[in-house]
Amino acid sequence: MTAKRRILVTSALPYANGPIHLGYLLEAVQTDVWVRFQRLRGHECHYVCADDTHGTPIMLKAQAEGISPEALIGAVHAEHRRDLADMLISLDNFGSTHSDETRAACNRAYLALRERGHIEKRVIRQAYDATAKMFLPDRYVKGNCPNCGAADQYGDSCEVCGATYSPSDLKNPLSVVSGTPPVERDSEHYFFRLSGFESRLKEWMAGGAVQRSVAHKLEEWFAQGLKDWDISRDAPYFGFEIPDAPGKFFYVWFDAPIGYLGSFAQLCAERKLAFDDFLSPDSRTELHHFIGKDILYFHALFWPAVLEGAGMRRPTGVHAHGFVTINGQKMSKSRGTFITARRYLEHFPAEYLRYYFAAKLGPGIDDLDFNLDEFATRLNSDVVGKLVNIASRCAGFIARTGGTLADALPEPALFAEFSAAGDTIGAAYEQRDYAGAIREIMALADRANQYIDQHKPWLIAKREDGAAEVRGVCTLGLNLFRSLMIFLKPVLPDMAAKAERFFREAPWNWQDAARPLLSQTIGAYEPLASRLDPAAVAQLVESPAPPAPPAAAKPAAKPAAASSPAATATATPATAAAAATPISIDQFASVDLRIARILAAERVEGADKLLKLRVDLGELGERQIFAGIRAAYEPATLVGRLTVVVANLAPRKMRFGVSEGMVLAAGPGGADVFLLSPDAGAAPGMRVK
RNA sequence: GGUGAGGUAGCUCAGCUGGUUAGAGCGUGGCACUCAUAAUGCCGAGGUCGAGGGUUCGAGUCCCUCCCUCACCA
Repeated sequence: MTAKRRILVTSALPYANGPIHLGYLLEAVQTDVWVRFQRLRGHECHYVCADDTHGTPIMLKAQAEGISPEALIGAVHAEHRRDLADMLISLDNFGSTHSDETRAACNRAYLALRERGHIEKRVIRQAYDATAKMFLPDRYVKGNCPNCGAADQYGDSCEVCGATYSPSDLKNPLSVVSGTPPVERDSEHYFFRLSGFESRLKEWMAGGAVQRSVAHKLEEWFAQGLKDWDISRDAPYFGFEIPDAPGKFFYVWFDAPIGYLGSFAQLCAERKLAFDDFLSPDSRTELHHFIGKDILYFHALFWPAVLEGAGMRRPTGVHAHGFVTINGQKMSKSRGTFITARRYLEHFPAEYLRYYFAAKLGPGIDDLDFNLDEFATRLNSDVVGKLVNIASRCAGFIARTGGTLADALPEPALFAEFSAAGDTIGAAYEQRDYAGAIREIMALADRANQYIDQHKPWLIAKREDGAAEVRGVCTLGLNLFRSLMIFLKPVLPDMAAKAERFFREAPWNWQDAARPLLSQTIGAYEPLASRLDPAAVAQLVESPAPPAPPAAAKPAAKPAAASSPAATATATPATAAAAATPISIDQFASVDLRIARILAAERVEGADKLLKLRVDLGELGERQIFAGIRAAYEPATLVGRLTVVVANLAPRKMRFGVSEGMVLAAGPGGADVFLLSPDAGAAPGMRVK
C-alpha cells in the first residue's frame, strides 16, 4: 500500500435550471466510485461539487416564472441535493456558485490575474435588445442563416448547413427575448489572456493530466491558436459583479470552476481543513476533476491557466467521460427517454444503476449506452445470480451447523487467489477502468460458484459426520463472497454495509480482503438484492414523462403543452396513460391548436420514422413540422388534407432541421397512427377550442 | 465542413509494446445438479476481427485509401 494521499475531487457542476438526469448521474457515479475507492484504501479524499447558478438562462427563466433567481436556484438546489444523496453520492459538500465563498474566490482569482497582467480590456460590438434592455448572447439571437438561408437559426451557427458566424451576420435577426430586431452596440469587456499560457498548458498536458485521446483533441486547439477569453458580461446579468467595474459581471463560465474552490472553502471551514494545503502552487496534494467531454475546453485549457495565472496549483488530472445514450439513441424528451434521476429512483435502487454504469465504464471518452434489456439481465445475472448467490447458498449451511464460521479454510490457496486479485482490481479502479475491475470480480464470482459446485455441501451434509466439512466449504465460500463485496464496496456501498452486518464486522477497508474471517459467529442471512423485472425496467422509458417539476421545464416551453400526454406525433408515440392529471381551462387554453393544411410531405433521409411536413396555418403562415408517422402514411396521400397541429409548441431542433409545431394523432405507434381531421368547412389557421 | 473517438460472435465488450487453433459475459442448443432469489455447474453452436491495398517470416494488433457510426466545434 502506498503512502497516504491527500486528494480533492470534483464532479462538474450541474446547471441550476433543470433536474439531474441520467447523463449527469454517470459522472456522479464515476466520481463517487473513485472517491469511495480512495477512502476505502485509507487515503484522505474530499469530494465537493456545487450547483452552477449564474448566467442569462437562469435570469430569464426566473423572470418567466415570476420569481427571483435566488428562489429559482434555491428550489433546484434542494432537488439536486436530494437526488445526489439518494444516488449514494458521497459528497462532502454540495454548495452553490451563488455563495459568499465563491464570490470571494472569484474576486481573489480575478484580482490576482489582473495584478499579474493576465486581464485586458477591449471594446466589442454585440447584439443588443433595446426592448429588453440587455445584451444578447449568440444563442439568444435567431434569424436566417447567411450561408444557406435556413430559417430560425441561432446566432452562432447553422444547424442545417453547419456554417459558423456571428449574430450580426444573420439575415432578419430577432431577439429571442423580446422578439424585436436587435441592434449593434459597443461594450467594454474584460478578457483573460489565455494565449500567454500555451507553453505552460502543453507542459501540463504532457505530464499526463489528461487521457491520451483528450490530449489529441487539445493539440488540435493548440494548433488553431489559443484565443483570449471574454470573461465579462454586461448588466443585467445574474452573477457576481467584477471588482472596480460597475455594471460588469463575471461570465458564468468564469465562476463555475471557481465554484469548486468556493464549495471546498465551505468544507474547509466546517472541517478545519487548510485550504492552501490543497491549492497553493507547491501543494503536494492531488486535485482531480471529473467532467463530460463537452466541457473539455473549459477544464483543460481555461481552468488550469486561470489557476496558474492566479497563483494556484494546477489540477493533477482532468478526467473526461462520454455521454449516456438510451437504447442507442441520444436522450430525448420527445421520445420519453429523458430519464431524470428522480424518475429512475422512483423505480429502482440506486445501487443497480451504479453497478450497471460501473460495469460499462472504461477510462476513455466513449459514449455509454443504457440498454434497458441489458440493464435487467446484467443485474439479475451478475449481482443476484452470481454474486449474492454465493452467500445465499452458503449461509443456510452455516446456520444449520451452529452459525459460526470454521476456524480454518479448507483451501487457503483459493482464498489467496482472491486476495491477490485485489491488486489488479485496485489498479483498475485507480485508472478509472471500472469495467475492467467488474470483469475481474465477476470472473472470481464464477470461480466461487464453481468451487461450491465441485464440493457439493448439500451432499456432504447428508453424511452423519459431514458437519465439519460442510462448515469448512461454506466458510470458504462465504469468505470468497466477503472479499468480492469488499472489492465492490466503492460501487455497492449499501449492499456492502448489509454484508458487513451479516458478518458482524466493523466497516471494511480494502485490506480486509487480504485476511479471511474465521471462527466468527455470523448473523442471519437476509437477501441482499432482489431480481429486476424486465417488464418494469421497460417502463422507465415507455410511459410518458411525469408532470414536470417546478424547475424542470425548458425556458421557452409552456409546461402544460410540453408534457401533454397527447404528445404522440413527433417521435415514437408514448403509450397512453390510464388517466392524465387534470388541468384547468386556462392551461388548456395555453395550447394553441390550429387547423392546418398539409402542403408538402416527404421522407427524411436517415430517419426511418419521420416525415417532413410543410403546413399552412392561415394567418400564422407556413411551418415546417417533423412527424413520426412515416410507417403509417405515404407522403403523397397526405398532401392537401387538413389536420390539427399545436401551433405554439416551442420550436424543436432535430437532427434534420427545426420542427415548428406538432401534428396531432392517436394510436399506439408504428403503423397504427391516425391523424386527426376536421369536418368539412374548417379552414387553415382556425383555432381549435 | 473541421477534428476526435469508434467499427471484433445475435447483444455488450476484452484483446498490452504485431507471434501457436481470436477471448469473456449475456443470449442460444444440449446435459447435470437441486444448497441457493428457476439460482449454479459442464459441454456445444456461433466471428474471412467494417472494406480494399501495403509493410513483415508472421497483423484485429503497424502504414495508406475508402465506407459507416457517434461526439465535439470555445
